[in-house]
Amino acid sequence: MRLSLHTDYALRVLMYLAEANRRAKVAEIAGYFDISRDHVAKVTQRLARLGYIRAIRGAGGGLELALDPGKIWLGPVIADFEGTMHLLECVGTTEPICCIQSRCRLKRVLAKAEKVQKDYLDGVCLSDVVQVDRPLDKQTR
Amino acid sequence: MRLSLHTDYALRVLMYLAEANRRAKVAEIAGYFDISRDHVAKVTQRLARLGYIRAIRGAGGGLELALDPGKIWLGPVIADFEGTMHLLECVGTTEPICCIQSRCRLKRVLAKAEKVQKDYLDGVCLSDVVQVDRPLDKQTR
DNA sequence: CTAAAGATGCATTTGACGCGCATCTTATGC
DNA sequence: GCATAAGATGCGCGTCAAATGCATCTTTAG
Repeated sequence: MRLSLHTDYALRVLMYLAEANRRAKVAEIAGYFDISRDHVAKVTQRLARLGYIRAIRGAGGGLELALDPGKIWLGPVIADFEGTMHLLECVGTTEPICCIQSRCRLKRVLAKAEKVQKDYLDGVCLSDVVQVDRPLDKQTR
Repeated sequence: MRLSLHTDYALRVLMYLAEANRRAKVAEIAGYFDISRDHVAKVTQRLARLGYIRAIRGAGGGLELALDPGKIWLGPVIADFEGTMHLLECVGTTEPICCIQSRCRLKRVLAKAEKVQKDYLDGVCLSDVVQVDRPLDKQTR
């Protein structure tokens, strides 16, 4: 039930860019959170391909949000990075997974459980989780 | 975001016992679902220790529900088997995980996302997912 | 042309999960 | 009370995805 590190990093990158409100380099973000540069680079590639951020190559390049923070909803971002959110394999497929599938009510219940969570996250946007009034400052642990 | 096989098996064992409405052996349940006997055995141990089922040793022994199907709620069962349901490590700890933790609003949002799902599952009981009118019959895939 | 910066692929490591085996313990019934 | 049925428990291995770091390629500003 844990989100992957990629999803974690994706959210952090978006939050960083939203609060910074300027172009930022991969190395800068990785350094800020003290996490692997390579990892962040891969996450940002994906964020760029998904259209959440713009990645500008070359000298003076960097990353910036491609959308307004009020238009980036957490639900889709998490879904993009998590792939399937299905609690069990049988949810979201009509393939026969287990022998009671055709009459199993659990499937419907789990599908609903997924939905209530997703619906909530679909209603939260990036500007809801960043504090625009307070810029990001590095804190010592 | 996938539940572990143990959780899957735990739910299936409970559903089987609820529908069968009689004492059943580990081998019988494993055979029914066509899954590993050893695995089911470990899950049933845990279910027994948690008080959901009774495990009777010796000849003529087997497994039976320790509670009424209307008193077994899916939320706690899943939580018991999943350990933590936290979407990110930072949710549910005050330990400093990431450098923005103390001011991070994401944590609260994720905690809420977990809660809405758990609240839903806490309101579904075993008798909601079994079809008492229709006994379990082995189906060919 | 050079340096800055992101893009991409590869190889390795790690750890959780799935799975089966072997053995122990408990209870029934002849 | 012995044989047998059944669950309990621990050990170890195989597998797979996630995490990680390294090396190299591509793009762009100046």
